[in-house]
Amino acid sequence: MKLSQRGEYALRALLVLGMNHGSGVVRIRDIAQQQNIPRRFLEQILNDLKSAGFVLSKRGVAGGYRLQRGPNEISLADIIRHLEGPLAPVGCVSVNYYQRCSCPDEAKCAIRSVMQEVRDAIVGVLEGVSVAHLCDRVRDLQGPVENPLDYII
Amino acid sequence: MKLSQRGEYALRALLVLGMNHGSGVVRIRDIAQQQNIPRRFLEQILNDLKSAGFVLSKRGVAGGYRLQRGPNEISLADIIRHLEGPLAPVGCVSVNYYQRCSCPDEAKCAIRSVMQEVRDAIVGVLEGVSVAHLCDRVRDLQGPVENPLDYII
DNA sequence: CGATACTTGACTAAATAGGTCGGGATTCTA
DNA sequence: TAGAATCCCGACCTATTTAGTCAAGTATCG
Repeated sequence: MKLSQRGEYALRALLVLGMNHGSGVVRIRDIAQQQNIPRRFLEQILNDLKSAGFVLSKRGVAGGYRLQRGPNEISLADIIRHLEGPLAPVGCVSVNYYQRCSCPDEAKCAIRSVMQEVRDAIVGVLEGVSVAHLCDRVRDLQGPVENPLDYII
Repeated sequence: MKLSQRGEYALRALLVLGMNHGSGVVRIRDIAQQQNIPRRFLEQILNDLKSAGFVLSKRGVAGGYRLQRGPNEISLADIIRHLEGPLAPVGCVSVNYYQRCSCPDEAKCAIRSVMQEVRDAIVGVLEGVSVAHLCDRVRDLQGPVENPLDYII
């Protein structure tokens, strides 16, 4: 699992929305400025997150984005799977994106058995962390702040 | 960490060499045929592994490749780091290929702290497995066989 | 010498990454 | 009800990476 720039931007954006959950929508422009993400690119990313069901949007003058589900219902594993595809290092140990490899017998493949462990290790961490957990970590790492937009993400 | 085709081929080739360690050199052609790897491509890969110090070559009629160090001295982490670069999902948590990211304060970055855990999980597995371990797994998964080249890898 | 292997560097086609851009569709508000 | 603000959508672009291929050269053995 390698996180692309796009993926990192998406996580940062979702974290901003998580920090602002319950207080209406946040504009693309604000997220882009605060997080130093190219605005047009972020539009594309948020659009993608929308059609994937992670966020909702509101159009028009007071428009913007917010999380669709509660921050505690979205795990990093879900997000990254959608953005980057398989979490597993090779297709033949991926549960959600399984792809047969060229070795003659998977059941007896030693490399596969190691990669299986790697996959489980990765998934173990990412399944266990939700957007809400991320928000907690932000608040832990930084002192409390008057405006949610002031948190450094 | 995502394993490319090239990386997978390399691991398979090294595993073959591991299984034949101590019994002279193995020809590219044999590895390629047995493992169903394009021969020309494998040449390139083994050459790379050679300049990286993982294998030695012998030219001429009875030529071929063998491991340079003992199979127990080569960890999968070393190999994959050489082939694919960082094991970490993002540069800012990589020990061997560190790269600063665009967030304002790494020490307070919540995403980074999660990625740190992911990295540690991956490295934990891969540092602990050597080529010798892989060979053991092969022998465990399959019964003993008369010719080392007969093992299915 | 000549067959057999490895060596080296250049080359290519296709996919992915990281964006940019123009214009359309909604919604608020004055 | 016009117009400004905001999201929406698809097309486009460039650079890099991936997965190979190929030709010609060099060493080694018998």
